[in-house]
Amino acid sequence: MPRPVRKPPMSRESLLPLLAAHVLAHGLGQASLRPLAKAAGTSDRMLLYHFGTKEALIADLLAFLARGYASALDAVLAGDRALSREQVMARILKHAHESAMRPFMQLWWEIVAGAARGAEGYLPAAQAMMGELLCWLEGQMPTGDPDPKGGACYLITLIEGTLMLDAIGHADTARAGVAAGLLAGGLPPS
Amino acid sequence: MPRPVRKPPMSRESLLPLLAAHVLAHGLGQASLRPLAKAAGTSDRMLLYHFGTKEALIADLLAFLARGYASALDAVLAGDRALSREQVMARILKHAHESAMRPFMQLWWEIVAGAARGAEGYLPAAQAMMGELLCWLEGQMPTGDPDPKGGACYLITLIEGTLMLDAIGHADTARAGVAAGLLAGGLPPS
DNA sequence: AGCAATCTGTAGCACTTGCTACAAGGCGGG
DNA sequence: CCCGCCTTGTAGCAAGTGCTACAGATTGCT
Repeated sequence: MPRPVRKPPMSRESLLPLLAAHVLAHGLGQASLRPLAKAAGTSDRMLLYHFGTKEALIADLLAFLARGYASALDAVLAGDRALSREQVMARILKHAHESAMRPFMQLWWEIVAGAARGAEGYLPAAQAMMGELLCWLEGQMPTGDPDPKGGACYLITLIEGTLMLDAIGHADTARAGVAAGLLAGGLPPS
Repeated sequence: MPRPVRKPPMSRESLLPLLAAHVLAHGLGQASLRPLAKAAGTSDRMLLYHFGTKEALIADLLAFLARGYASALDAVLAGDRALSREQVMARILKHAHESAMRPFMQLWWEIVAGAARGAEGYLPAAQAMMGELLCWLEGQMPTGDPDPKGGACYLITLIEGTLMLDAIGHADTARAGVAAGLLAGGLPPS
């Protein structure tokens, strides 16, 4: 006899990936309990049961996304070291522009906006993701770089500025800016 | 006799400043018709009468804010020219960090997030504001700068990266990055 | 077996959302 | 005067919001 419907024990951990997928697809601002529940195959009742509050759910979800971002960073960007700061930067930007990253980028700006407004859980998530990226960047700086830490900070500033300009349709401005900055000598001899 | 309550002819133009004030104070995402109407001293019914749709209202409001940003930029930042790129950058950042600018900064990231998601009216507003800033920056580049346009693009990228890192509590990262970038020679001899 | 603690579904509440139907006021022109 | 137009208020709708009360179901322990 066909067992009716398998019922894995539904926990926070099993719910979070499905919730994350829905949020990546539809945005954080429009996320309300019932659509989220449907995306996860449950009811709003259950979400409240497991997370207590929508606010807590969002906070948990953001933490989960931050954790996921770390591993995604490792997976996608793993590989050989770049030879110069420009190459490190080019790799990051290429990765960020991939179509698979678009939902995440859209989500990212929502997280930034939430952090700026002080919404619960947004700031820690944003800090975690940025810390992760910064750490990875520092490890990726060219061998022999005189100031890898400072260089990573410099690159991350340029990168985030570029991504923001991209997001609002000023991609050419960003490109011109990066070109001008690097040409003027913003990097040590590699 | 005390004239009861003066009734100026309430138009889009008279409404927009009040709506903008409310949005600056309470955020764009939580803005719904009835609170907006109360802030403007009317009813939701009237807002819809004058703007047609909430979506149109938001679009008009964003355009209004973009226009207002241009004049605010002129007013606050008018004055003598800076002598170096660092000084231009320092002036902008000092201005952006003033407490009076905080509501606007919080709004700004909401606009960026909306533009990234493709929400109606967000992208043009963001582009307008950024274009304004870019234009002002270009005019402010030091006399004798070999590439004022490129320099402005470079600075705006650094500035926006810095502002984002500030917004998520990575202000020190941004400072270190800018210092490392400028020290490494990211600017021509002034 | 019986009991208790842990899960889960059904209904519903009070509230807010954007928007609309309807009617009344003010106004100028004929 | 009356007619029509522009403006405004009242009331309401259908949908959606977060959340809760209550009642089953399931599970593990003794």
